[in-house]
Amino acid sequence: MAGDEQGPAKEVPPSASLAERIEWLIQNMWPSGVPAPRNNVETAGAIAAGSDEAISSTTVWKLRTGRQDNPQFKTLTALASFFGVPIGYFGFSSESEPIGEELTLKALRREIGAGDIRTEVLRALVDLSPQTRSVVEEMILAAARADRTPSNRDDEPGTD
Amino acid sequence: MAGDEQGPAKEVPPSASLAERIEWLIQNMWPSGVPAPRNNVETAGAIAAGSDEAISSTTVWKLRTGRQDNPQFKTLTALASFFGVPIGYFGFSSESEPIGEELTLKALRREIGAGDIRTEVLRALVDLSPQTRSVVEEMILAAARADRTPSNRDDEPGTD
DNA sequence: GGAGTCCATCAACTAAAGTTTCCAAGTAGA
DNA sequence: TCTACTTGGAAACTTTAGTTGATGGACTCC
Repeated sequence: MAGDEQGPAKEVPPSASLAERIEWLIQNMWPSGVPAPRNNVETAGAIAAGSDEAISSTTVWKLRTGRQDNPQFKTLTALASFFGVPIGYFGFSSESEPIGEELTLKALRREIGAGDIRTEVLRALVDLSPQTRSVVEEMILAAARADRTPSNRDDEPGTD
Repeated sequence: MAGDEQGPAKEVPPSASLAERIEWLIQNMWPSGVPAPRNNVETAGAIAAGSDEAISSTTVWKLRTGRQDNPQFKTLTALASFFGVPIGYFGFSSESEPIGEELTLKALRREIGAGDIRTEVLRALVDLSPQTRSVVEEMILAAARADRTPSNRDDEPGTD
C-alpha cells in the first residue's frame, strides 16, 4: 500500500549503520502519498507535515550521510512515524548470526496451541503490511539474538 | 532468569510514558546479576559497567521522573542493552485502542501454514525468554496499531 | 542526641543535537 | 552563454540532553 510502488522493498541489511537504515527508509519506504523527489528538503518537509515533530533538512542530511549518528528520541520517532516503521527498526545490533532451524513448523503450531504466545499478537503479526512486517520480523530476530547473548544477562554476580 | 526473581514480571502498560516504561524496566527487568538496591546511582553504574555507554545517575533520575523525555539514541541503547529489551520497547505510541479478535487461532494457523510469516521469525518468537517476549509482543501490537493508523499513510482508507 | 552515610533532588555547566542561513555546484530554460 | 532554480553541503547559532558538584532530608551507628 505504501512504499512498494517504487519496486520491491528489499529487506533491511541486518548489520547496517544508522545512516544506511535511514537511507534505506527513504529509498524503500517512501509513502505513496508524497511525490518522488525524495531529497532532504522534501523529506524534512514531509515529516513535518505528516507527524507532530518537525526536523530540518540539514538534520536529515546529517543523518543520511552519517555526520550525525546519535539523534534524539523525538527525531527517531518522527522518522519512524513518517515511514511507518517502529522505532525498533533503528535498534538492531550490528551482529548478524544465522538463525538455525531448530523448531519446525509443527513444533511452532504446538507452541501456539499451548497458548505460549498470545493469540492477538500473532493476529497482529499476520495483519501487518508487508513492509512493516519485514521490519518487525527483523526486530524479533534481533530481540532473540539479544536474548540469547549472555553479555548482561548472566546470573553470576562476578562481573566487575 | 533475569528479572523475574523480584516477582512476576507484569506486562508493560500499553499506553505508558517514557518515564513509566523506564521505571517498569527498573522494577521488572532488573538483571539478576546485579544486587537489589536499584537506585539511580546503582542503575547508572550498572549500565556503565554492562554496556559501552555510561550515563549519569542524574540522567537516570530525570528519565525516571519524567523531567527528561527526549533522550538520545545512545542513552536509549544503553538502557535497552542493560535491561535486555529491544529499542522498540520505548517506541510505542501513546494510543491504546483495543485489539479485536478478528482472527481465530485456526485462521492464524492457516496464515502460518501459508508461509505468510517467516518460520524462523516465529521460532525466534517462541524461543524468547518470558520477559523479552512480553516486551516484543507489546511491540508487535504497537506496530500493528501504527500500521493501521491512517495518519501518514493516507493513500486509501481501504486496507484489506 | 550527634556524627556519619546514603540518596534523591537541584542548580550550574558542558557538549552536542538541531536550526537557520548561506554558499557553491549542478541543471534547465531563454 | 547567461540567468533562474534546485540541491547538497557547511558555518554560525540556539536549544537542550547529559554531567558535575552541591544540598538537604532520612536513616543508621556510636
